[in-house]
Amino acid sequence: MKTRTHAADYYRRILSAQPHALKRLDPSAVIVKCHRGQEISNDSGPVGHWYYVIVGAVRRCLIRSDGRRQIVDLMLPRDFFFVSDNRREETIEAIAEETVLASYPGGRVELFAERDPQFARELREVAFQSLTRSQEQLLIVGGVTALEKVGSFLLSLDERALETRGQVELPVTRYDIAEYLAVSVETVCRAMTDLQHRGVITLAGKRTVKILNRGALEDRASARLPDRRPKPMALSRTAA
Amino acid sequence: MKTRTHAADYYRRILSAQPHALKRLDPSAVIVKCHRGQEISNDSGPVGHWYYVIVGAVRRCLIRSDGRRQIVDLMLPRDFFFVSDNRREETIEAIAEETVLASYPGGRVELFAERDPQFARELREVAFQSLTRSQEQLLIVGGVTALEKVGSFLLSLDERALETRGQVELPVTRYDIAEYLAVSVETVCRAMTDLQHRGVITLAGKRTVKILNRGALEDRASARLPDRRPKPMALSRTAA
DNA sequence: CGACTAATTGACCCGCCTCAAATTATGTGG
DNA sequence: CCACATAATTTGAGGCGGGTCAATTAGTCG
Repeated sequence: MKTRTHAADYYRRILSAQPHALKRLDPSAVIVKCHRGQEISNDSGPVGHWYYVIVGAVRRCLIRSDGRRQIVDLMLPRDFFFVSDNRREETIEAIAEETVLASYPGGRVELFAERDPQFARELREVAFQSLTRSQEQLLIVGGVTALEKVGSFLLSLDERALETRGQVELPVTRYDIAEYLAVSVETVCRAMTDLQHRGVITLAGKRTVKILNRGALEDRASARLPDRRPKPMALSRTAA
Repeated sequence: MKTRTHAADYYRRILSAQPHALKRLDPSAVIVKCHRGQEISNDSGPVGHWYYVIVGAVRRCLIRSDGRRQIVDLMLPRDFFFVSDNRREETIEAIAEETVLASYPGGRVELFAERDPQFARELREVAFQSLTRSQEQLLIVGGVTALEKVGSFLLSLDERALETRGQVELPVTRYDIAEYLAVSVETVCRAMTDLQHRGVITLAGKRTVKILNRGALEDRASARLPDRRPKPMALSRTAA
């Protein structure tokens, strides 16, 4: 597969083809391409910036007093997010290798909202979607076991990626998942292999997950599923 | 202390005295009094309702597939929240004995927003505040130890209650705290007594917390503070 | 080829969940 | 005021899940 780098026009056409809330501003949108780790800073004044994810993924992070990082929002294609320059404690950066955004200057958005009540309403709608996303994350992070957390995380990714249902492309590293779920990286790994052993998912490459038993993930029952394999050495203690 | 029940006019006067984003709608606001456990339902059509907390506390809950309840938002005095009738999976109810709300019909809010761009902007601001609240909760819930979680929860309550800094009145039960933090009730209790033993807080009654060592709470360092007392079984019991 | 990051697995142990019980509040009816 | 019921809070005992530390394997880029 050739991962050719596309020109801005290519993505602008994708953008045009998608129905979204800030459609009327598309003509004045700027296509921004980012690579993994690149920070999305707010360079233009106090009004901030609106962004729309066309391709890739973006994370919004807060740093805890102990140095640990918490991802408080994960933006995927078709998500909007807002970047302001107050709230300096937060960091926003692209996390997928090829991340492409549409950028809408805050000033212009405000202006439009002032003149077009319908547009203002859609803008409000976008804000509500962010809130819903955040509350779903709370539900996921609040899970008891790591199996639950990782499981519902995979589910939510699957539901957010409209295209391929049942085949989840992870746009993030295990570390990102860990920081999103507030668990350690090792635990994320163990949960993944565990879900595999239970026959709930299959890993096709490190970053591609096939969901084999969706019910198990939904009903938290995964925790009670019997192991397919007698879990070869796990519990090695008994074997020894 | 006589906890006399006040008339609606009493609370309307409080409302008038507070600067908030939906001020212009105050005249058409309805004062609603709720008792603990009473659900805030959306009785009026598809446009939903805006509420402003004057006194008390309100929780927004989601139910997990395993039956556990997760509080995804906690509204305190001077907070706004929105209730719509889609999203039926969520439950919103008063949790303080004496909870008083100002209710703004969604239709009227929309109407106002259409005609007054400045008002629409403030409405957007309110939505952002909800988002910020949610992301702070994520940070709290994502803490490693229960001590961290309870500690930062107390801190956030203290910061949100403008009046009495350093003296936190808990408007919620231990169960509510547990469901907010996604830990068990017992763990919340143990964390509280632990914080007491470490000299970080003092309990003046079950529902009143004095913060003695704010730094310890902020710097997650509380987990490493030495115990003041050798942790005998502390208090009353020793006197007997 | 090294240097780095990402991912995985193991061993160990502390902390939290579960279950159980005791101790208060808070109210309700006699 | 007391008997009783219920909810709220607290403490203990025990098991196990996940954090931490450590080591190994890939994969990527220069």
